[in-house]
Amino acid sequence: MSLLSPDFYTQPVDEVAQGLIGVTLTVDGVGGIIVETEAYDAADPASHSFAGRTVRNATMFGPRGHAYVYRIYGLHHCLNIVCGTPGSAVLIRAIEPRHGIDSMLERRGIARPIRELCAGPGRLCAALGINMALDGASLDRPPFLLEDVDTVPDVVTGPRIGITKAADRPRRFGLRSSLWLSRPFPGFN
DNA sequence: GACCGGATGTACT
DNA sequence: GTACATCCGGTCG
Repeated sequence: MSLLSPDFYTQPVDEVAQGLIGVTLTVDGVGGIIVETEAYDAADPASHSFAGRTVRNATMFGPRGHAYVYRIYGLHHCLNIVCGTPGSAVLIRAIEPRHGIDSMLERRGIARPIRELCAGPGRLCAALGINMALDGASLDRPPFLLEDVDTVPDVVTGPRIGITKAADRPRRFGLRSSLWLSRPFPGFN
């Protein structure tokens, strides 16, 4: 299904998470290919939306295709794309750097493109300059740009990372054998 | 009004 | 592998 279709985000959140693998995401022209995602929804004990709508997670219950950005551990930011079912969203965990690499390196304070440049939700938000100012912004409009893929990527699945509740549910998706994952997929990479 | 703890990253041992 | 930085919404009192 094309990203340009309004129905893309109305699919089950796990399918959206899988479908976003291989898609190019940029912020003001800086970004790359999404290689790792995770799915969350309101029925999921690990999800911010599990306890219902609050001030913090209100964006998760807002329009689909918008960005849910939050601060984690007081230091970092994480980017999600809100899906059609209220309280569901896809966490973007890693991208393969392709565009504006100089800007990413400068924001990250590192000298050359290494595997860790955008590997992890906090790292990719830092590299792309994503912060709370973008919470609620539409992915269909600048500074965001999503570009569809024409090939079908080879997607692998595994348990999610960094959560304590429902940690065993296989709701993490990745591009098989990508060098740019935040962590390997056991049995695949 | 106090306290808790997290969808993390980095530095260091 | 472990320590620790640093924020704020949620929860309970």
